Amino acid sequence: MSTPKLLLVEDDTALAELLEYRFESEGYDVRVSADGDDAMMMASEDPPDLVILDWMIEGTSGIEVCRRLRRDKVTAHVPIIMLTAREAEDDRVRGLETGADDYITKPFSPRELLARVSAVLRRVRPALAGETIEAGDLRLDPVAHRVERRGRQLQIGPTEYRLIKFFMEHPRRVFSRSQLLDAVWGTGSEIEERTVDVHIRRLRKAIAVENTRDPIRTVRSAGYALEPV
Amino acid sequence: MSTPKLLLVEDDTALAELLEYRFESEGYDVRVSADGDDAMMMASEDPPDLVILDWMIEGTSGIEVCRRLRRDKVTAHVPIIMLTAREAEDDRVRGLETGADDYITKPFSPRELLARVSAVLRRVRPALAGETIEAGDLRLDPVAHRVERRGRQLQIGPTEYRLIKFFMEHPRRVFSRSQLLDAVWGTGSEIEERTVDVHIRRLRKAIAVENTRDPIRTVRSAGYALEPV
DNA sequence: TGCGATATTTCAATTCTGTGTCAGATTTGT
DNA sequence: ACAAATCTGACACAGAATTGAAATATCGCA
Repeated sequence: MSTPKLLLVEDDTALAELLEYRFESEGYDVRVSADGDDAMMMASEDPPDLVILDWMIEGTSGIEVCRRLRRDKVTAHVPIIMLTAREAEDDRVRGLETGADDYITKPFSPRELLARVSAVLRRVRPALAGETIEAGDLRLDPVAHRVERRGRQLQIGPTEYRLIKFFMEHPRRVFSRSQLLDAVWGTGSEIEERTVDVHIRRLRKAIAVENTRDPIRTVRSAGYALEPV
Repeated sequence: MSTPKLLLVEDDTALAELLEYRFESEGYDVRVSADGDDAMMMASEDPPDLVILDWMIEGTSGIEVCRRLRRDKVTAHVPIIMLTAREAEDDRVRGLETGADDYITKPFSPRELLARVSAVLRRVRPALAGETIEAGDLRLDPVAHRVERRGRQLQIGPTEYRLIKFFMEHPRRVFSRSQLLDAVWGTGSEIEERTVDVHIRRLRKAIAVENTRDPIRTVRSAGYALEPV
């Protein structure tokens, strides 16, 4: 859970293998796909934390893959770094507009791509990059697996930990019970939606510290959100 | 609060002016600083929403500015895009490692920088990238499910939320009760038209803030419309 | 003024959330 | 491996908030 999952979409086998090797030795979990349709399937079955997407691949074009990833609910928010040819400014701009998060122009050094990947992850999912996340007076250390509030350690169970982590990664945003089930329990979990309430309650109880207001906002008929103080 | 504030740190006057002009015409609020110390002062006095930082400026180096911005609590989380020379891969990697969020290599087109800025803002502060709906002094954040007026949070129920959202998506236009029932309650709802009046009343009450006039216009024998102040 | 239309108040029904509890599953410590 | 401790998911009921309708008061205009 701590090793970020990458999906590399690249049809140049040599490059793909080089990158795969490099990233795996840096502690990433890498899957490779050589064409767009295949990539879409892999992505929606088991959403990666980040996609590295060659703009020029056989079959479905990069821009199309990008668009489809964005459209699929499961992968809509997975960051995408695209690989483009050096001079194709139009492609780059179009890519960013289509929803890519970043690009790098070929040729590039693996080291530079690594830096970019970790920069994007740090931005989007700080916890995956091993950084502590802060939200209001809450602080979460993903490496130590601990959460504190106003300096005090919180006593918190596994599910509640995943829940607060998810909330802290997306503060202010409202999530429906079903979105929370997908994000925290895993897609396709057959769990009662009302059970989310119970865990919200447990979480609230766990993060209650004297004289602090409850940072979890109930949005009636919509879900819950973390409202950092 | 709706126009993103940029701080541009660039000592090439010609380039700075070009960018300033371009960004201002895109609705950004731009301040320019030609050296690092000055930039630090401006940034900590009035934190911008994003910093564009030339890596090669006189005096304090870009990397140092970046580091200091990250260290100052006020600016620690302001995203930074750096401008680097084309071939300075080391700088780029170092920059990303130091905490820059992104870079762009010179020469670049203003259009490309614009795309990057808006991509970063969208990621970091969705509200700033125009993902909120505004109408007069009302602002609605669909992601957070909140509505505010003159900065004050409104306490609003589910139906009233859907109602005001619909109005804000179609300002000034008059809707009959039956159109509102279709749009807000869903087509085929078997609800009395008179009930719309009641919800309008509740909405009016919910968005009433001291010294503000009622933005919902009653159009006799036709329906209601939102008349942004 | 009188009529049609809208505003406001009130209330019961309904929907949704909060919470205590329980049995089974899982983890922990020995 | 065993027992204790913890964690999970489900359920049920109480309580809170929301909703729609009906009744009554006001308003706007010919």
